[in-house]
Amino acid sequence: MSEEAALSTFRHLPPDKQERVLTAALAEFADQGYHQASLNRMVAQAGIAKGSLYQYFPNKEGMFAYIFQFALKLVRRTLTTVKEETLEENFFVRLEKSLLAGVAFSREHPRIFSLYLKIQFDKNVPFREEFLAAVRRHATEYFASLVRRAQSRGELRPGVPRDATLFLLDAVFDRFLQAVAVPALDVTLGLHQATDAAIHQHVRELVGLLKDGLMA
Amino acid sequence: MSEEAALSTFRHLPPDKQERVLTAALAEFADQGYHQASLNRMVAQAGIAKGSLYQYFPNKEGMFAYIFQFALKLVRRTLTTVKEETLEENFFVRLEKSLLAGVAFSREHPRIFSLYLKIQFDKNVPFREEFLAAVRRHATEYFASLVRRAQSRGELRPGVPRDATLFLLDAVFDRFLQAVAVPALDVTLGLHQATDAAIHQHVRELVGLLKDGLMA
DNA sequence: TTTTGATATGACCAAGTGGTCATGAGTGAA
DNA sequence: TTCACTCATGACCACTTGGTCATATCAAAA
Repeated sequence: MSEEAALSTFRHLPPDKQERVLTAALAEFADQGYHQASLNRMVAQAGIAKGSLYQYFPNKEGMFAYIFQFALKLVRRTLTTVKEETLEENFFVRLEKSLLAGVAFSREHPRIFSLYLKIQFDKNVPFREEFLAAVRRHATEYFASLVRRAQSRGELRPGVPRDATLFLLDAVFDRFLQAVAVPALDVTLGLHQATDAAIHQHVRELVGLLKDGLMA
Repeated sequence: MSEEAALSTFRHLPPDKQERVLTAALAEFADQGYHQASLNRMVAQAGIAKGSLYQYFPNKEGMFAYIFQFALKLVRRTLTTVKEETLEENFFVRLEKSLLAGVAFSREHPRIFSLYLKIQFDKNVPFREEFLAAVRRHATEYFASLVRRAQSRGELRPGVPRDATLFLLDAVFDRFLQAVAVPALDVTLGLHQATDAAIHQHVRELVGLLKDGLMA
């Protein structure tokens, strides 16, 4: 069966069945990573026969690609929303709100976030380059637009190196979300079990450090 | 065969054979991650029979544990060396040198670094918690000792929040090394193919930002 | 030369993998 | 009732995995 025909079959399924399959697949990929993900477990979880999976998707890769497109759409939408909603605010306030939005996203869609993390260091995942490039491009472009606007408003110290700034923001942002999601990486802040208030406080402190530096 | 007896057999092997086995195992684990690593490929690469592997190690986990201890020793030694060699320098100079030492390490031992990265987000790797905790504890303790000394010398702005500072340093450090090792994460700086001079420049800029902040 | 103990070997095993396919069920049109 | 078409099913396939074990090799001791 051709790839398009298969996907079309899937999309004509009753919505609840589509959701069962999608949920099971995302869970399996997110928990196990691409290669360890087992189609047998997936179909058991979704309550369908193995053969049915191949009525909906051309193969494991195709299934993965479908999920990954789905995830990318969500990420894009979230970034756009935050960017627009904070457009008129001060740069450092925007940073705080962006971080909090990131935390909210990773809590609302933990599977998607976990999948993203798993892909980062596994060279053998299909579409990995595409996927990572897309996510990083969106993130970088997001920060770049914040920085441009901040500079045009004089909210940044003149002469800060642009690329280093983008790198710094990206690094802090990414690592913060990782610490929220992965206890083992969360040695210093205890973010994993933190209340919202504690997280707000950490975000404020962190952005404060970025703003004023360690030696002012 | 008991675990100790097996390891003792391995250690009595001719050094070149030990090295062949160790190299092949590290390469396989680093390239493929724990689960995808194939013992069949390992023995083929090392030029030994599969049964021999089980004369040296109790099983796959045991082999992994051995390699991981070996790697941890290297990391510990490197951190200690850098700490001692820069003891008398200014805090921000120490940061620069630490970053450069990290880059040097990941270039000298790319397999070890790659293994570390792979473990970070794969929940199912044996000893993962131990391993990550050990590495993160060493790194955090390293930065903490730098910060303490800096504060006692008045090199830090009074009142900087301690935990947020440690987090910030850890985040930047880690991400910088990741960008050097993984092209897909290296959107902004182009570190992957960079000359030593370019890397030095980036390190200076980054530490400069940490020092003076984005808005001074 | 024989014996002994450590080490080497690869055919073999059960279990699990992604993927296939012949068969059957269900449904609306003719 | 028959036909045509879509979708469902699970036994089955070739292949790989981590791990085992009976057997062979070999050196040193006796």
